[in-house]
Amino acid sequence: MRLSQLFGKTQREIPSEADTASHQLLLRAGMIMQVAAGVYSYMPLGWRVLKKIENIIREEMDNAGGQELAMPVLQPVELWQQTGRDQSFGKGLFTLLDRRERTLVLGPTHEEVLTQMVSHHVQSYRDLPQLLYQIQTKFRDEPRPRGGLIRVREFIMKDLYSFDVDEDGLEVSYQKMVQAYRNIYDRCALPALFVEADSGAIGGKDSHEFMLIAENGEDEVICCDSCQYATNVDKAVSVKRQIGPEKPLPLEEVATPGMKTIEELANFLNMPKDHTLKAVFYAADGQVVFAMIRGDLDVNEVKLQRLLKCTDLHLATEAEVSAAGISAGYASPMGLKGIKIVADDSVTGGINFVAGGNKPDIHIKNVNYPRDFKADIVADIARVGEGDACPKCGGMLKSMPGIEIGHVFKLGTFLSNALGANFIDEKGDSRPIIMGCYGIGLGRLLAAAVEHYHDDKGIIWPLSIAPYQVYLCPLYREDTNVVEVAERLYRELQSAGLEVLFDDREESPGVKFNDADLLGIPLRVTVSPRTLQNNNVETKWRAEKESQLVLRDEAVAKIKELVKAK
RNA sequence: CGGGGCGUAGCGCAGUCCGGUUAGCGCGCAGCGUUCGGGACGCUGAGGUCGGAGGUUCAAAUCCUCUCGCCCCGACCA
Repeated sequence: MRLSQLFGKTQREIPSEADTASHQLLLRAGMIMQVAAGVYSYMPLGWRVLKKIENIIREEMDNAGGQELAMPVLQPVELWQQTGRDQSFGKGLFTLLDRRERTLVLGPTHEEVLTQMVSHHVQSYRDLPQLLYQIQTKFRDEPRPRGGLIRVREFIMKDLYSFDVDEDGLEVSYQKMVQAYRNIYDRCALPALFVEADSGAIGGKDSHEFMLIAENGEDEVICCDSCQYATNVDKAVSVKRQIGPEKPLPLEEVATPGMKTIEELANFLNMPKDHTLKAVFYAADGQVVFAMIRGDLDVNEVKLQRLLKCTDLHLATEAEVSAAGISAGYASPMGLKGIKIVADDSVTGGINFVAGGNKPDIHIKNVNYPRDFKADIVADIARVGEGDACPKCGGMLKSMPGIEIGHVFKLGTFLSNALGANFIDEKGDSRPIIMGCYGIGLGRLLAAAVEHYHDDKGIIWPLSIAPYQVYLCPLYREDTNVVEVAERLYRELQSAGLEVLFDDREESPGVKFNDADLLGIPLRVTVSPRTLQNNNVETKWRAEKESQLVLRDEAVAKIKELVKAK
């Protein structure tokens, strides 16, 4: 491709819309353009990268035994009502009316459509297992798109679904996919971390995410510095410190005027925060829930939501709290009636806590569980943080931001039950098909690659997904010898099967080099009067500082070898 | 949905508080010339419904009301 003909220009200035590295660089490189919030066009260079990623994914899916098919974006809402997932997606579903005023949804994912298809075409255990996938556009009306391509409302995703006769079969499919995903990230040169994940209200037992550690990641990964334990923060558990040993003391009221927060209370009473009890109120599907946790810990809402199995969970509003008869800041689990109490298990591992007195400006000392109060549920609902102890080995846990670049789920039979996807087993009994699903967002993977591979000059594409492999860069176009050699090299490199971006523009060396760096083409080949003096051309990897000279006559063979060796 | 910010040429911005020539500057773009190994320079030129609608006024980018869009933080995000 001749750069002079390429659609899309580089931009020197940073677009004001963007503040993550990948967003800025992809815009400046002329690879993408925003159309609406969370909606982007791919320009030729960006689209080439996306295609490369797509091909890698397709090859790995096929290698793993996947069969590609295509399903519609447009889906009848009734299908979603059958599984109840119109509710769980809620406002995230894009819906529209057709001319007959029937509601259609723009597919955010395709379990429903495919499960229905499978239910029609699979009757026997002999028809299973199946691994079916597509690479196609999804629509999700995210509350807040952000970070350029990292979180968008319309995106291309590879989604594969597995259908098996039993749990063992599911396990085999799952492992195949995990391995296929590892191959994909290896080929894209991205060090993805395999972590335990929250499977959400609808998923089955097991779910894992592939995370790329990145400054701009919106997920939080917890991992151990001395063993392999790695998990999404929403799934993380840690070993909680035990408090004590002390003897339980009798209850005692204390005046605590104006002390509403744990911080103030602990200071005022001159005791550590882990000797206080924190009360947090949530509305779970409209019901007020009283969550208790040791004062030095915080509640993880995803864990709480999973525990309560509710679809909506938010901090209760002041109105909701007072309607339940609770005095915020001084609330106590003692003597509360008619409100569900969920206690983090940290309250059972401590002693002589200070808790609210259920009236303004009063707290109660030496509260002990279960002597002084009961809870409806005792479970781990604590947010794990940096420095906590690893549940596997006792080591120190670290917290890092990450980008979710792949997610695999064991779905089980929820959807096959709802949609009647059954098969007849060897004994002639009808059983639901056991499902799994496996997704990778291509655009997000592309953005993640830029987040991982860039410097202050621009993108540094891994060779496997670079839009072009070679940036051919002649300097000083008035020199006919330079032009001639460059033109010939361009043809020869292409004939050798290399993908070449030929900077045939009449620009100064500075402009060309800077554009080459911004675009991030892996290998730069410079031809100039200076190199030709000794019959050389210059090669330089984008990722490296030093350049090398190679003889002009050996250049094509040498460049081919360099690219192949990577 | 709550909080904050922004909308003026393809891009980055000034001008808005305190209304008043022909709405500026830089980059980019076009032409000519000089340059040429890390975003060169000179001259000339094109390019604007000042997000939109309504209002106040002799006069609105600027003041008022409504509205649309975008970004960030939070909520949210099988």
